[in-house]
Amino acid sequence: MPEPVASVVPDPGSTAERILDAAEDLFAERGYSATSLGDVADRVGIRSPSLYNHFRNKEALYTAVMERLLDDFSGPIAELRSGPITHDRVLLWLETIVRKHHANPNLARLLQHAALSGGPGTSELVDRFFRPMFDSEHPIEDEPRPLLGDAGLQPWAVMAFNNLVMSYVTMAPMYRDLLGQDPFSQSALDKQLKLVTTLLQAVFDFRTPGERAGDS
Amino acid sequence: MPEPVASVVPDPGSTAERILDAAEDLFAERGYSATSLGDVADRVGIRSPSLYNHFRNKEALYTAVMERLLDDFSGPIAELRSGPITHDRVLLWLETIVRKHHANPNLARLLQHAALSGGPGTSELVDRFFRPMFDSEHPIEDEPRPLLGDAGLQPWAVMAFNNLVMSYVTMAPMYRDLLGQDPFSQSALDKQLKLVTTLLQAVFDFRTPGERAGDS
DNA sequence: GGGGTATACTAATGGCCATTAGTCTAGCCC
DNA sequence: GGGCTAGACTAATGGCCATTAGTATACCCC
Repeated sequence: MPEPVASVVPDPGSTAERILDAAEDLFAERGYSATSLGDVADRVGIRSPSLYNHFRNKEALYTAVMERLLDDFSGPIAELRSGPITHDRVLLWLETIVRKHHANPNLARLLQHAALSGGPGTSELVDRFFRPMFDSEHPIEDEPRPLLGDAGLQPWAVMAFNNLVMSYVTMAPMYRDLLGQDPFSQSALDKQLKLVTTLLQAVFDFRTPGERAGDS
Repeated sequence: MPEPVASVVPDPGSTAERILDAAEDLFAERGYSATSLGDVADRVGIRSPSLYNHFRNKEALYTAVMERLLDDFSGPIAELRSGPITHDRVLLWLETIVRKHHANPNLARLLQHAALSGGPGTSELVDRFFRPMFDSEHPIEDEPRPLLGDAGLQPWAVMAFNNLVMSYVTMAPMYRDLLGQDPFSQSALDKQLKLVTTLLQAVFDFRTPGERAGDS
C-alpha cells in the first residue's frame, strides 16, 4: 500500500491534484460535513473509493486542501511583518489580499465555514492564518497617536478590515443578484479595491483632521 | 391531521416554539443540509418524528426559522427608509443593527450559510433582507458630493458596512480565541460599536477634509 | 363519560454516506 | 516475458438521515 501524500503539493495535472481542486471548490461551497466524497469523485470523474488511493480519508483530504490554500495565502502577511509597519505598507498588504481573495475565493469561504461550524483542524487554521495578524509586537510606526483614538481598538480594526475583504467574497453569490453584475469581474475588483483602500485612507486621516498624512 | 403552522409565530413556550429555537441555533451553526432533524429533536427533548406534528418537513421548519428572524430584523431598515436619509439617521441605523446582530447572531450566520451554500428560499431571503437597502431611490440627503468621491461606489459602501457588522458575528468563534475574550460580552459590543461608528464617521468626513460635518 | 383532537411514541423504509476488502488492468524494471 | 506496483474498479458494511405509518395517551367539549 502506498503511503498517501500528506502535506506535499502533488504534481500538476495528476489525479491527486485534480481531487484537491474538486474538493477545494466543494468544501469551500458547502463546508466540511455537507460535502460528500461521492460528489468530489463525480467531479473528478472517478468512483469514490478511488479517492482512498490518494488520501487516507475525508479528513486528510480536507486538511490537504487547507494546507495548499494556506501556502498560497501566507505570503502577504509575512511580507508585511518582514519590515516596518507603515501606512503605505499596510495599504499595500490590504490591496494584495483583496486581489488574492478575488483570484481565489475559496480560502475565505473555507475559513467562514470553519468559523461557523468548526471542522477538523479549525484551531490550527486560526493559528496559521489569523494569529500572525495579531501577535505583532510593533504597532504602526508612523502613528503619533493610537489608531481611531483608542489603543484597544487596533486588533478590532485589523479584524474589521480583514472581515471586510473576506466577507465580500463569502457574500458574493448574494451580491451577484443584488448589484446585477459578476462580483468577480475586473470592474467589480476595481470598485472593491477603491472602496477598501479609500476606507483605510479615511481611517488613517480621521485621527488627524486638517492635517493630511500624504503617504502616497 | 392538524395543518402545521406556516409563518405565524407560535405561542411562547409551546413545543413549536421550542423547536424553532433549537432549529434556529442549529441551522445557524451548521447550515441547512448539515443540520439533522434528529439533532433538533434531541435538543428539544423529543423524538424526530414528533417534529412532523408541528412542521410539514425540514424545509418548512427552515423557512419558519427564517421567517421569524426576518420579522425580528426588518425593523431598522424600514425605520431608516421611512424618513430622510441623513448622516445621523444612517449612524442610528448602523448602531441599531450592530446591537440587534449582537443580541441574536443567528440571522447573520444563517445568511452567511445561505450565501455560501444556497438552501431553500435563499433568493427570497435576499429580496426581503438585502434588497430594501439597495433599491432606495433617494440618495443621502445632506451630501453635497457623492460618497467616497464616486457615485458608483455607494452600493458597495452599503454592502461593506453591512458585511462589517455581520461578519463580526459570523467570525466570532474565531475571534474568541484570537482576542482572548467573549466576543458577545458587553465590552466587546462597546468596542465594536465604537469601531463601526467611527469608521462611518471617517467615511462621512473623508470627502470634505478640513470641514467637519458635526453631525452629533 | 365519550368523541375528537393534539401530540407524543415506536417501527420501518429507502437513500446516501464514509469506509473497507478484494479484484483487475496497464505500465515498469529485470 | 514475469513479477511488481499504482491506481482504477465493484461489492459490501454499518450508520445516519428524512420521512411515513400506525399507535397510544391526555386533554377539551358535549
